[in-house]
Amino acid sequence: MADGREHREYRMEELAEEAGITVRTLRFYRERGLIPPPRREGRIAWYDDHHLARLRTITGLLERGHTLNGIADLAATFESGRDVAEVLGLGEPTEETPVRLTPEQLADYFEGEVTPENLATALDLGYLATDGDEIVHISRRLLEVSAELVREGVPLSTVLSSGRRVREHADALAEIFVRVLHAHTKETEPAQLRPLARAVVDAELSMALDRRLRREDGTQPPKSG
DNA sequence: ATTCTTACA
DNA sequence: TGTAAGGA
Repeated sequence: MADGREHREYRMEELAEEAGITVRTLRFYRERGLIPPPRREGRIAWYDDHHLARLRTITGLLERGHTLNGIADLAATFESGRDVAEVLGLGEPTEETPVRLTPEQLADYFEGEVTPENLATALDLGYLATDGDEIVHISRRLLEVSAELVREGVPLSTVLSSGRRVREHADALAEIFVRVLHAHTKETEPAQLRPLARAVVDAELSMALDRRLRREDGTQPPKSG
């Protein structure tokens, strides 16, 4: 089986062989914080499938031209964002469907733009969370849209900072709807809340875009950014 | 003896 | 990144 991941543990030499690297390189990666510490049983270091997946990720990123230091920053970023998965992860009654990705797949979505800085921002925003060695994007729609924007030439850093601004306004809008409906109903979350709010915002945003485009149409040529 | 680390090349 | 030497 090509992708059958068995639940076993590896000694240093086994792991290195599976990952296609030398034991020395394995230790090197560990010294740089690129992989988590192994489970220690006396003097024996036991590695598991997570470590193996991580090593394959590192190899893949290196082949894509990433530097070891860059990968180290990336790894550190994800370690610190680990608990974000529980805070912002699932369990919330959202309509957004999360997407599980390997780091390689994420890199493919945002070709050449997956920098440690952007990752840190995405984690901070809660767009991304980590689950083991996989990445979870909280919203397939936001993932697709942001990837499309990047393909159109918008820097990912700009997409993310714009996302942060949109998030702030969206929070403000949500507060309005919750306040209004809560003041006139007993329920904590009436069934009409989401469709109502979405309809209003969709309509208002559509008209706001019309106004904005008309304004720019008269005096200035359309510009990107 | 085996497994891993330290230190040096 | 390889390897020799040494701790546990």
